[in-house]
Amino acid sequence: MVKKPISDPPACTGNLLAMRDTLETLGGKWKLLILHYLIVREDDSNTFKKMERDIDGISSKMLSKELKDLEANKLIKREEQKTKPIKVEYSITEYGKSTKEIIDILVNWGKKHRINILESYE
Amino acid sequence: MVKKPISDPPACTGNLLAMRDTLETLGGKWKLLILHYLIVREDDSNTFKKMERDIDGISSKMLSKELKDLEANKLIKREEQKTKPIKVEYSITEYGKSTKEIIDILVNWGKKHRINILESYE
DNA sequence: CAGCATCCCGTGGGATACTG
DNA sequence: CAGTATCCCACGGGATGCTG
Repeated sequence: MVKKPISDPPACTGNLLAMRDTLETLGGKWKLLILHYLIVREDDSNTFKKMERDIDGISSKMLSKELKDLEANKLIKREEQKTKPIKVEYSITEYGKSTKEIIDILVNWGKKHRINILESYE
Repeated sequence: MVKKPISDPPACTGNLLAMRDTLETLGGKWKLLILHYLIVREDDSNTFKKMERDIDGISSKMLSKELKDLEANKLIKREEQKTKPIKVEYSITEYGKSTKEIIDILVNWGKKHRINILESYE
């Protein structure tokens, strides 16, 4: 069963509503990190365990929850292989790649910001 | 006294660190809303009370805190007029305007996302 | 391996009231 | 008007352990 990916309209419209949607969909501590991980490793086989190991500090509980949220929003794809033991692979969807421009802009802004702020303290 | 605008280096570097910086600086429930507000109203006189009234749902405590954080990061400017009663005006800085491209991208992504997700439920 | 169940805690953030 | 001070709670999220 897929959880509702977007909440009911809040008391705002237009641009604010849209921004709220984005923040709700991509916000939280791990979602963008996970997307970034899967975008960079698009051609790899990314299993749950591998991600848990690679993404520094994440717990299995949070990884599981965030993966579900991202899947509900069609940003990532989950593929289960009925082997024994079971193996699951996660990958970025074409749609999920649309978050790359967001990630890039956040990365670039962060780099500039660190320089700007730090040099003003010298 | 100005609070430290950027936290100590976490256990990550490069792109991840940069993204974390951005999220830390602009994250939270209200920062981007406030920046958006001040960017749109660049030529207005934006006082504390006015913002508290206009930004739907924000409390004076949060508004006060977020304004301080944004000022510490040089994204907004605070100007106090020693009148009676005291009057304070807030405005976006030139540097603060650099967040506009982030806001725009989040707004645009949110608009598309709502359409994409909602139509897949019809 | 992939993930859920439990327990638990810090803190983001709301409500209300008060001050210079 | 422009905030501060308190109180308080929900919930994000960590740690540990268990199951199919």
